[in-house]
Amino acid sequence: MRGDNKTRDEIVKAADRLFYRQGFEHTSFADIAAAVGISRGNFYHHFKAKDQILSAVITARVNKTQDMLDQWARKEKDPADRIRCFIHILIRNRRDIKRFGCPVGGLTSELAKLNHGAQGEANKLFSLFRDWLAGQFALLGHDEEAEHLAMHLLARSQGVATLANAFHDETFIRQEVAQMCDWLAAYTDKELA
Amino acid sequence: MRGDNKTRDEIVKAADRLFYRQGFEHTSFADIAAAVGISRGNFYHHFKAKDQILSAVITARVNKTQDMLDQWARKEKDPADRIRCFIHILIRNRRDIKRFGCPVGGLTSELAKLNHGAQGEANKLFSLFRDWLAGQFALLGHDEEAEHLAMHLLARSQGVATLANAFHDETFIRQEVAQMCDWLAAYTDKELA
DNA sequence: GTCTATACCTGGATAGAC
DNA sequence: GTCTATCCAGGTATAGAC
Repeated sequence: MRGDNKTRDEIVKAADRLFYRQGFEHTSFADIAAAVGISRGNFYHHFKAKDQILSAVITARVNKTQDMLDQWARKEKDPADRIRCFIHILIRNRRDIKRFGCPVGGLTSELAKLNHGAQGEANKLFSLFRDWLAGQFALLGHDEEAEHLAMHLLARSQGVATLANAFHDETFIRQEVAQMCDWLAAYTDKELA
Repeated sequence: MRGDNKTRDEIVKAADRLFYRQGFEHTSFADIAAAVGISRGNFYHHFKAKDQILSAVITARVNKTQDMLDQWARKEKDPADRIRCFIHILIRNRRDIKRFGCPVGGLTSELAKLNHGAQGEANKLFSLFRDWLAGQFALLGHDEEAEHLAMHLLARSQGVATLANAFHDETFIRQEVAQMCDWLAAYTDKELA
């Protein structure tokens, strides 16, 4: 039904990037049009309204996130190593985080303030991480507290991203990642560097 | 030189509230005017531009925050108790945090995305907390790591606020506050419930 | 499927009466 | 010091030619 449309995909890709860097509301059709290299009027052949672009962006992010989580699960057999994959996104994306914060937290916070209808959709991104992390903690034998451990780790990552962004500080990210790994080790049987 | 102006103060107060709840960009003069009960044109007798209202709001928040920190220092003699005062703002403001997130993190994140000139001003709010907390940790005998401990605690609070807002979850705040107090106890000599 | 032109609205800002 | 009237820029959305 769709997916056969190159321009549409490019619009979503450019919007994704701009929504992350500038925020949803602050990004205009003119901005996206300039990034893609099309005219403003052309949008409405692909999307009925700006909100539908947002929906498409969220869907794309959800799919991409799910793929990433699946990949981590395939690559690492030890749930603790999988969780470490999560923790290390902070390192991998440190440059962007320093400049633009966390894409998940940033979007959900903005949509909450706009009281936007897509809040629920955007929250799926957080839920994906939470549920996946909770699954890994459960595999480690922490069924009872798995969900809270997942939320705890998610919150720590969010906080690190927010402060790294505010203070434009990359070293803080590294320090906190190390501490999160230490914390994780306390819930793990095997020793880790 | 100022302060003798009642309408001006009411504008700042209303703007403060609305910027927190709706965000800076999403709040229009019409919104503030409606809240205060004045006409739009009247703004420009008190402020030259919207950015100046933002400046005034930030200044007001900085002053209010400084007063709060001073008060904590006067009320509690044990630095650990002072730090606990900080941790417990999450509890005290849990309703607002659940609905609107953290006013400090929210504003700095938004201004970063807007690439707004007041970013530096807004960051003073974070710096105030960081420096004050670092001072307390230093008093506890952790001179070396005082600043990082302060950043760590600040980050945890931010993360809790972000997730509580995203998931509209108050209980999570309570759980995390308890854990932060436990964590703090590890850096304290006296035992605490 | 993409363009240009344009309608329509909102929001920030100004001028000038009272 | 507060108001009304108005201007102008920018943003979303539509119409219709190509």
